[in-house]
Amino acid sequence: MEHITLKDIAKVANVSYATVSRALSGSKQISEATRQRVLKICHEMGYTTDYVARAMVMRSTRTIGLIVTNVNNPFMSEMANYVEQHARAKGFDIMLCNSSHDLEQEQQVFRLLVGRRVDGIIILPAGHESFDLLSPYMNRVPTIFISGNSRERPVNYVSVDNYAGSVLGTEYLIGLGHRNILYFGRRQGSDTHSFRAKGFADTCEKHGITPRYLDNPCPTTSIQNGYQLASQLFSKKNLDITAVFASSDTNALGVIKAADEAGIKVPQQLSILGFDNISYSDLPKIDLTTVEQPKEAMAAFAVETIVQHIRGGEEGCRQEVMAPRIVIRKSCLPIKTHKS
Amino acid sequence: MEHITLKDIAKVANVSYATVSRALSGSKQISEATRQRVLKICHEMGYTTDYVARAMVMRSTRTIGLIVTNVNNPFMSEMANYVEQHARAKGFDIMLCNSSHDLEQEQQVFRLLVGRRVDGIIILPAGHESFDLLSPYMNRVPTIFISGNSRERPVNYVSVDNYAGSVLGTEYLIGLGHRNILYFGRRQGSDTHSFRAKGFADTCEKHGITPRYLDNPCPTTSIQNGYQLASQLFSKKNLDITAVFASSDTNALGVIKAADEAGIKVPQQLSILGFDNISYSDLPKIDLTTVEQPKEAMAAFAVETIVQHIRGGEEGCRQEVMAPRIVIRKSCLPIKTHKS
DNA sequence: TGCTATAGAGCAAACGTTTGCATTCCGACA
DNA sequence: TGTCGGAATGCAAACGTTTGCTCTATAGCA
Repeated sequence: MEHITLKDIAKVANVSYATVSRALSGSKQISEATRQRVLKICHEMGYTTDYVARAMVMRSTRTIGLIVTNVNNPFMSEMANYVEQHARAKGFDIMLCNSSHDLEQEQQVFRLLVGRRVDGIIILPAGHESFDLLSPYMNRVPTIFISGNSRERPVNYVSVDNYAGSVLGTEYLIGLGHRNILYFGRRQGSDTHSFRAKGFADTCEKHGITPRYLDNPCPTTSIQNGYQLASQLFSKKNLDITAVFASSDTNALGVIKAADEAGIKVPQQLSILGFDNISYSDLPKIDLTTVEQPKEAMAAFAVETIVQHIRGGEEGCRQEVMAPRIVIRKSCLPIKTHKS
Repeated sequence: MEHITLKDIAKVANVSYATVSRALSGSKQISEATRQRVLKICHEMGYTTDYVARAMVMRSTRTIGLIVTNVNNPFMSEMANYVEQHARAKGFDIMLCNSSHDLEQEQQVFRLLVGRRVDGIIILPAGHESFDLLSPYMNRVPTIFISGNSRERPVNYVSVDNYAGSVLGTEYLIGLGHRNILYFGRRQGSDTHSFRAKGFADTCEKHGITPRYLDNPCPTTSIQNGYQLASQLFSKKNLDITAVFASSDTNALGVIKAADEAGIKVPQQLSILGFDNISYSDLPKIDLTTVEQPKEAMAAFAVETIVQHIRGGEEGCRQEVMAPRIVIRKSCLPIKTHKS
């Protein structure tokens, strides 16, 4: 368990440890003969650079902190995966933290990452209060919010265009002939969801349709709460809606489950449209039509932004709102083919 | 972006920086009055401990490296989640790396983690060669393999009992009346899968049934390759099997997809049993009956093992093989209710 | 031969902590 | 009053690097 250090190598090679360091770093001020000799010894003795010590003097850890609400959530794990790949490609490691949807814990891990001297932090915030709670620490380290609600705030930011996505989805449903559409899982207090709800409302009104909503009282969105909400909904008699636009894919999955149990056939009797395009949605028998977030592009942008800041340029904030697209699978049908 | 150090605090408080350090660390050898005064100043100036510097002198980073093949894989992300939770509860952070199923990259990130002086490494190996390739570095840092194929090797190890799991699953299917069972996705070169296949074979023979196999030539298992394999299978005439025991849940999902397309009703015409119990399996309309791996217990054991080693005790290897259980959902039916 | 430029190597500071040891101060006790 | 003990604090080394500066040869040139 003993670590070989530069000094150990230096002793064997009979040079100063500065020379060893230079041999390793590819410095010009060392003869090729010495370099080869030193490198050989390093290899033989199994030397590995101590990045902790290097970080001390270089004042950089080559590490990016990633805070997600919960890796065990398809959207998050996909984002984590993309972030990891892009960061590694640029020579950065990822330190992963869960906030568990808890603002307190989020703050705690943020401070922790600052203390660990990560070079930057990418965060998928736990709530819309995240920015205010975190901002006292944000001047310590380049930070970017993904998919949060921080637009119009002085902070690096990347997100899908939630409003445009909702318009896209609603237009699609209306194009299919639906007029009785329920926006499922509207949430107060989340800008993301406000944008989505507004896109729906505006599009309905544009087509002379009265928008209808089912509110989600929970602060987070999950299959579970989608299921509960939908079960209540389906227990009512004379349900006259022909399509559901769920505010998230997880909610949509909950709706599918409840519909299944209530004997409502999807999509024959009820069309369901989701938002996010999580990997679950592509599963057989699920085949959820949904509005997609460009996850990889968002991850790439986030990493890129952090790297730019580290390089020292980039004084202002980078804010980017990305275009969504709709991915059509099998959970929505034209109204004519519905049978009630 | 300037960091406040102990020295800055010391200057303001008009004490030596050793005193500040002691105030922070809760040392006994400092007066309560001074401690309070120093702590107040630390708070006012927004001091945060530099863990990099501390790691240098303490020779511990309080970080555990976690290597998975790919976070964006339900089994892996669930494991990552549990590992993160348990590690954090014990005061350790997680540094996450993907090996991307690549032995070369796995080796690379392992060395990287060693260089970063993580206190331990938890690895879900990329292949059965992983142990041999990694062992030269493993004396540098406590390491534990999860779910690999390293039993009987001198290494910390935790896994589900794959053989017992297969027996469990096969008995269940036979108990349902099935006699024409196909073991789907057998793979050579993976001990995990050898154990699973053997459990199936032994149980079949015990009941006087001839085991049947469909081999998977791919080194990794996915929905995609399950789908391709199953499509070929279902294109044949007179399919006489009534149940499929898939070697993994992802493969099972591929089978479901192919069955769907071939017009074979699951479970009415064909029962499907999986292995792993990934989160996808619980989805509506999927409802896959499957043999579960005790993921949280495995994660907890792994973290516990690392912590024990760090504490200095624990010289030998800890090896644990955990009991599987079957979770019954809706993808398997008794043979009598099948209609062909 | 003498001078200078330059390549190659070493010295030592710095990064921000923790901690063993030395020092100071003060009160208590003989 | 002198000595001792202990509490509170300071000093400085150590952790393993990187790198600016210094020093020493050696080669090139006149």
